[in-house]
Amino acid sequence: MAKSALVQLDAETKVLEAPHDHKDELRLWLRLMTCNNLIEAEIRSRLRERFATTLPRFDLLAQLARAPDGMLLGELSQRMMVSAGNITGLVDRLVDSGQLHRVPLPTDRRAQVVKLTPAGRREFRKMAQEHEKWIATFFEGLSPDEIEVLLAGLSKLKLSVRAVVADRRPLTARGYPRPRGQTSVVR
Amino acid sequence: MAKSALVQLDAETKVLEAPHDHKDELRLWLRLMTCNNLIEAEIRSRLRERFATTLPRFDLLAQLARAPDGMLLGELSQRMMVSAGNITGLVDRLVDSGQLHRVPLPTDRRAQVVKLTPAGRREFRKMAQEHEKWIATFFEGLSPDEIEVLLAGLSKLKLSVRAVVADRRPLTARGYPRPRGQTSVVR
DNA sequence: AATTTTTAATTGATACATAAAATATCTAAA
DNA sequence: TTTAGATATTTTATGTATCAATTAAAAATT
Repeated sequence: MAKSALVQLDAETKVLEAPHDHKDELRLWLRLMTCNNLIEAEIRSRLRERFATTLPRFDLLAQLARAPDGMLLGELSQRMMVSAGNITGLVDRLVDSGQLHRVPLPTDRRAQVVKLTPAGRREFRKMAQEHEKWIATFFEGLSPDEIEVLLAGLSKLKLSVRAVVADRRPLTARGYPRPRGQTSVVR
Repeated sequence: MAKSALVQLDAETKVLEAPHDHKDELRLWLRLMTCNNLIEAEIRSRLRERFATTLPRFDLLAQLARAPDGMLLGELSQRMMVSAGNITGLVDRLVDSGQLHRVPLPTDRRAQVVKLTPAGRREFRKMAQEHEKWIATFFEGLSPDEIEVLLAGLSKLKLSVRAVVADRRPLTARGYPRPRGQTSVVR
């Protein structure tokens, strides 16, 4: 057997049978997770120390801050990528602490809209301002170019993951793929 | 005033007084988080469906799989970046389900080592093999080059974040910066 | 040797997260 | 108009997470 043929065969074998060991992908996933966890842990810690609040509470307020007319619990569930049952409890606690209030919908007695109270809006604005500065410092070791590159790469990754997930879990007629429990992976 | 001068002034003003609004950093953080959450949610879902287990359990087994002589609960806590109290419960459940066993340390009666049982090791090997394939598919939309670029960028980000965090929370004499509760941010 | 400090792990209270089941309501078709 | 199904939320059960407090043992001081 000629060498070129052998090489050819090897190349094909490689692609077909041992497509590579996926070690880089695994490393990339671990690194992504580490970065995420590092930043998230620090944000949680600062939210706690500075504002005596938590990340899920902050995230929920952030969603509502962009929705002057309020949001349905179901919308919150989708946007935040958490289950509906979780939202119920979170909203309960935020109502207790005076940052939110529930508004019944006259058109649909199953549903209800949640809105920020004036206090809630005021408090969120303060937190968001500091939060944005924190984020900036976390990235201060990267140049604007490097940030661009990461943005682009993660954008592509997002599409890649979504394609794989959607493939396994096809959309329903109305566009919500959830198997149960209402959690959507939209963002 | 000539137009060119005006443009020039604007550019300088931008650089000098409004160093930038940090919006790109914020977008990058959101995107990073989204990618992380998408992948993580899918892994959780598959671990549940295929192996009736959870991500924290899988992670703990993964740590132990690399430590043939077992690990202290405290080490697990640091490596996994979770609190000591959390590890206690997680280990309890894994012992109940027969994947782990606790081994008292003759040299230190406060501490104990946890090890995989043969069954635990066997089960983990199976899961890890599939897990690695899942990860590979999530990244299949990226070329090897793009993966390299992301790997490098996230590496730099990790350093950047660590620098900021360490700065705010300087190491103690013995090397553990934790304020309380034992959680370390080592990885 | 007695005391203090540090360390390792556990416990208890609370918050968040899921999936699954229950409840209530709305919509559309028989 | 009843009824079948879809939808919105809540409830329930369980697992995972934190922090703060506690126990027990070890190490360091005095």
